[in-house]
This record gives sequence, C-alpha cells and structure tokens, in this order.
Amino acid sequence: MSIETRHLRCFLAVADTLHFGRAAEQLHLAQPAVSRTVRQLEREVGTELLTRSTRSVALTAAGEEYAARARAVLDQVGLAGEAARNIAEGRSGVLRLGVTGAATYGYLPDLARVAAAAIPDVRLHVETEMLTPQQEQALVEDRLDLGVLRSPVGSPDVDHVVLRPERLVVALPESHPLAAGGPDTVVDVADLADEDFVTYADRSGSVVLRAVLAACAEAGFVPRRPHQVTATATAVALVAAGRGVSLLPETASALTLSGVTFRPTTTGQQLDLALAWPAGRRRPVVTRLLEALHEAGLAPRVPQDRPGPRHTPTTTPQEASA
Amino acid sequence: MSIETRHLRCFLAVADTLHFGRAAEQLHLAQPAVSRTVRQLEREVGTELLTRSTRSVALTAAGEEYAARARAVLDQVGLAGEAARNIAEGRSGVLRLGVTGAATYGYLPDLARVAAAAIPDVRLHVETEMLTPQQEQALVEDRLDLGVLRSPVGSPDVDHVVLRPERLVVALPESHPLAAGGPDTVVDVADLADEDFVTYADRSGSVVLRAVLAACAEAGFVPRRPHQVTATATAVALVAAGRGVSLLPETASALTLSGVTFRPTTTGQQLDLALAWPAGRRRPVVTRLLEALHEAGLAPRVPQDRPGPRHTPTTTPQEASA
DNA sequence: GTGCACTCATGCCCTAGAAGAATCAATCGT
DNA sequence: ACGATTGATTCTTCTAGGGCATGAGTGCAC
Repeated sequence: MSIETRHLRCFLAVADTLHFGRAAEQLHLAQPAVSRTVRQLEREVGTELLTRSTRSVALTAAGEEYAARARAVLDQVGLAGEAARNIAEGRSGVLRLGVTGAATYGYLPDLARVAAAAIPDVRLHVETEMLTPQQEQALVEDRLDLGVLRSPVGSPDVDHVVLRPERLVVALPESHPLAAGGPDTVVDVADLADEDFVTYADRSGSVVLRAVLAACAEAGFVPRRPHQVTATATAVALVAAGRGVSLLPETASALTLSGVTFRPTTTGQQLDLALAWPAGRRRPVVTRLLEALHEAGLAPRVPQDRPGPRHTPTTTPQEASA
Repeated sequence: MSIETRHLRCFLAVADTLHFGRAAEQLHLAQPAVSRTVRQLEREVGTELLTRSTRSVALTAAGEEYAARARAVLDQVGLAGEAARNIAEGRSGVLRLGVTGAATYGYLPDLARVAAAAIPDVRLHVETEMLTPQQEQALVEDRLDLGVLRSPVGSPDVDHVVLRPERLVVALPESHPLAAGGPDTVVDVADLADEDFVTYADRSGSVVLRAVLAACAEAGFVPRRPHQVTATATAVALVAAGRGVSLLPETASALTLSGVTFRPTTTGQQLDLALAWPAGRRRPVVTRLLEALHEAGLAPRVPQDRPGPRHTPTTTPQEASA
C-alpha cells in the first residue's frame, strides 16, 4: 500500500484539531477510521507523527514538519488542477507561434500586445522567419499552435483566416533617385529593371519571392538578384547599405532602418497575410487570442474550430513546459 | 470522490509510456483499471489530460502541465516522509536551546560547532540569559529541547548531566591593584570586601547570584551591590568601565572585553554547568547532539532517555517550523 | 482513593468501489 | 478488405476502507 491524499487529509484534520473524534466529524467519518488511517500513514512514513495519550494528542516534531509539507502537497494538487483547467480553457499556457519574415515587424508586436492583455498567463514561444510551407507542416505536426503566414495555404489539415491583403512595397536606399518624391510617390516596378535586387533565397516555397518574381515578370523583366537573404532584417540592412533595392510586403516597412525608404509600387501582385492553425485541434488559447485580436480590430471574426480530420498525433506531442 | 495519489501515479505512467497497456503492466494492473482511473482523474480535474484515439495516446497541453505538477507532488510526498524521518531520527530539525548567562560565551560556541558538524541539517533556536528555573520550566512545558544551565536541577521531570564543576572567578578592571599580578594570581575574596560589586539582579533563582553571595558570606562580608544586571555581557562591560568588580563563573571569562581582567579566587563555592532535557521525552536530535558532544570531549557519556513520567503535553505543542 | 467521564485503539462485519476477464469498437497497415 | 492493435465498456469478483460495538488507559472530581 502507499500514501494516498486520503491519508494526508485525515492526518491534517487530526493535526488541526488535535482530537481524533473532532477530526472524524470534520471529515464525515467515524473516529476509528481516522485512527486507522493515521496509523497507516505513520507506518508508511516510517515514524510517529502524533503523540497519543488516550486523553490528548500532540504533534511530534516530525509530525509538525510532515503536516506543513502535507498541506503544501494538497495545495499543489489543487493548483495543478487549476493550472490544467486554465490551459484547457485558454487562460494560460505556452502558445507556440510561427511568424513569416516581414510579419515579424508589422504584425507580431500588435499580436503580442493583445495576447498579453487578453490572456493573463500566456507565454509566447515565437519562431520567426518561418516560410509558409514550413509553418503549415509545423502546424500539422503539432510543433506550432498558431502561424502568421501568407496564403495560399496548401494543407487541408490547416485552417486559416486572411488578415489583410498586402501590396508589395519597394525598399530603396535614401539616396536613390526614385526615393526623391514624397512617401506616397508610387514607384513603377518597370523602373526597377536595372537595379540590383535583394530577395529572399531560393528556398522552397517563399510566397513573397514568388510574388516579387511575378511582379517583375509583369513589368517585363527578370530581376538581377546578386544578394539573397533568409531574414527580412538582412534584406533591409543590405538596402540601407546601398547594395540594391528590395520588394517586400507592406508589413516589412515597419522595420525602419536609417538609410532606407519605403515606397508603394504599381504592381498588382497581392499577398495575403493570414493566421493559421491545425484544423480540428485549435488550442483554446489560440481561440481566445483570435477573439481578442478580433475585438482589437486586428483580425476578422473567426468561427468555431471545425471538427476537422482529428489527425492522430503521430510523432512528437507538445513539448513539456520547461 | 477526490484525487488520490493512485490517480496521479496512474496518469503519470500513461503520460510516460503514452500507452495504456504498457502503463498497466508497469503499474502491475490490468489495462481497464488504468483506463478508468485516468478517466476519473480527468473528471475530477475537470478537463481532458490525454488525447486518445484508439490507436495512440498523446498529452494535451493541460496534460503536460498536469503531469509536471503531478510528478512534483509525488516527489514532495516522498520528501515529506524523508524529512519527517530525518527529524524523528535526529538528523535534522529545530533544536530549541536555552543557555544561562555565562555559558553563552564559554560553552555555547563549542556546542554550536559540534552540533553543526554532527547534525547536517540542524537549526538552533537559542534563547540566552535564561536562569536555571526558567529553563527547567520551559523544558517541562516543551518550550525548550535542551538547556545549558547550572545544577541543582529541582524538577523531577527534568533530567540532566553535569558538564564540569566551575569555580567563581573575579572580573577586575585592568587598572585595579589586585589585577597587578600574573593571570594565575589567586585573589582572596576577603580582599574584595570594600569593592562595589556588579551582580545579577535579584530575580528569583539565579544560581550564580546565590553562589556569589555565599562566597562573600564565607569571606565574612556582605557585598555592596550598586549595579545589578540581567545579562552577563553587561556585567563585564560595567567592570570594564571601572564601576566595580564582579564574581562570575569561569565560562564568563571567555568574554574578553578590553579593560577587564579575570582572576581565580579563593572561594570554595562551586557551580556545576549542566545540560538538561525533559525526562522521558528527550528529542532524538538532542540525543544525537549529546553523543556528538561526548565524542568531542565536551560532555560526559549520557545514557538512554529513561521512560520518565511521560507527561501529557498539556498546553503548547512544539511550535510549527516556520 | 475511588469512580466517572473522556478519548483513542481494536475486533468484527459489511459494503462500496477498485481490479480483473471478456468483449466491443475504432483505426491503421498490409 | 481484413487482421492486428489498442482503448473503452460491461459484468463479475474481491479487496479494503468504513461503521459499530467495545476495550483500555488517563485525567479529573469529589
């Protein structure tokens, strides 16, 4: 046999009242049951916790210590349940978030602010510079809870909601002739034909890269791409250094580096910033965040999670909270 | 019904193996029992902890959190038992110690050193300047575990062992004529007849005061006592300030203050420094300390605690460990 | 000092509920 | 499509936790 919380509750009742009968009453038990249960506990612990002398009861020094710890244990059991419920109902917990390059600067700060305000006890685990397909896979494999990515979303096991249509803007060195006009001066993509381009690297599936190449093709040229980067900040830094120009989603213009100016462009290419989650097993904390974002005007209304494919978690479950 | 450690162990086994059958095996139970117990736990906690899909099992986020906390709870239950056993076997715990005035300086430091060395996890709660009868009463009433006091011990409910016979020494201002000789020069008590004496106050039962008065009577005079103090250090300080002389137990001479010299005296009065504990309920930590003191040559051999009067703890039990 | 009242322990019995066995249902892989 | 695997369900069995009656020890009253 081993120690059950029943034993602890019983012992604590006696420790509080210093009276078996009174303790029994308090526990809605008969006195002999209390006697036996406490004795079992002592036997299990391996030492006397109470000094009984048919007329009175006192705690031994060991019993004092044990009582304090037993109380802590019962508290912890209660708190554990509360913590679990909080997580289950989205009031706390780790939210594993993936973010594409540009959205890190134009959307993540707002999201983080809303999350902190709406969910008292949320901890964000953010992975940035994740391409859309990477995020999709991570969502399906339960390595992410929520992705900030660009549609189109391919996987049927990932649900998403479009946040806003985005145009491509051009990042120009401040000294560039095309940056001469006011901030609203629209730059014709065709005028960039002779520029060096800073683009994302040819990793598989960058939605932005595809849009950039399409915009250039639309304007009738294939961009020269001497500089290829994997992080948005690097692209902007290279532009600031005068190494070329870069077509980026609007959100990237939040990343203001001295020496860089952003201008709207003529391209019809459109990028959709979106939030995505695993279909059918959207975490409550995600649902709560989506609602908060909606209320803050940072996301559209999002319906209940559809039952979805209930994909059996195959490999890695959620990582343990450290 | 409420949550028992049985539920936690069951759940943790499943959380570890992610397999009900395997968990059952590990727990020496049949699979259905595990199923039911985990379900009970979930019902009790109020939320799903596991995602089951007949082919596989995974923890929910709430389950991850709960598992971590449940593990902590079981650990704590184990540690609580260990802590209790340690206290019961005298390897740790609070030792409430009373010390008479002079012994604070001549014996307590040694005792504290030995205690720290012999008992890994002991905490001393020391009350100093306690007169012998005060200590006796505190021992009987379970407000002290061990007293450093002076025999004779009156109460039959207090056992004691004499540490050493002590002579009275005289504390003299450095400039005093009697302090002229070497440190071994014996001072005749009769020569102090015309001095101002610094003595303990006339509180009831100071063994030292009684011995001092007896020594003076022996030498044929009644001391003039313009200064009465309640703390040994104060007495020595007053002597240092040249306000008088003081007869003190040898142990007090460990309290070297500049301006004070100690000299042996001719008096036959004897004081016994002793260790005392409540008869019949000597705490294990005390027993252990007594043994250690014996091994260090700081106390005589002390026998097992006699069964004693097994005095029912009437009023205050041991104070809770803070 | 004797008796009474109080309180914790013990023995016996009973039943609630925990565990086992057999079976079902769902899902994945071949 | 079928078999293998695995968790859930049902029914039965039996353990052990709880109640009742009682005993034993102790302090208190008179």
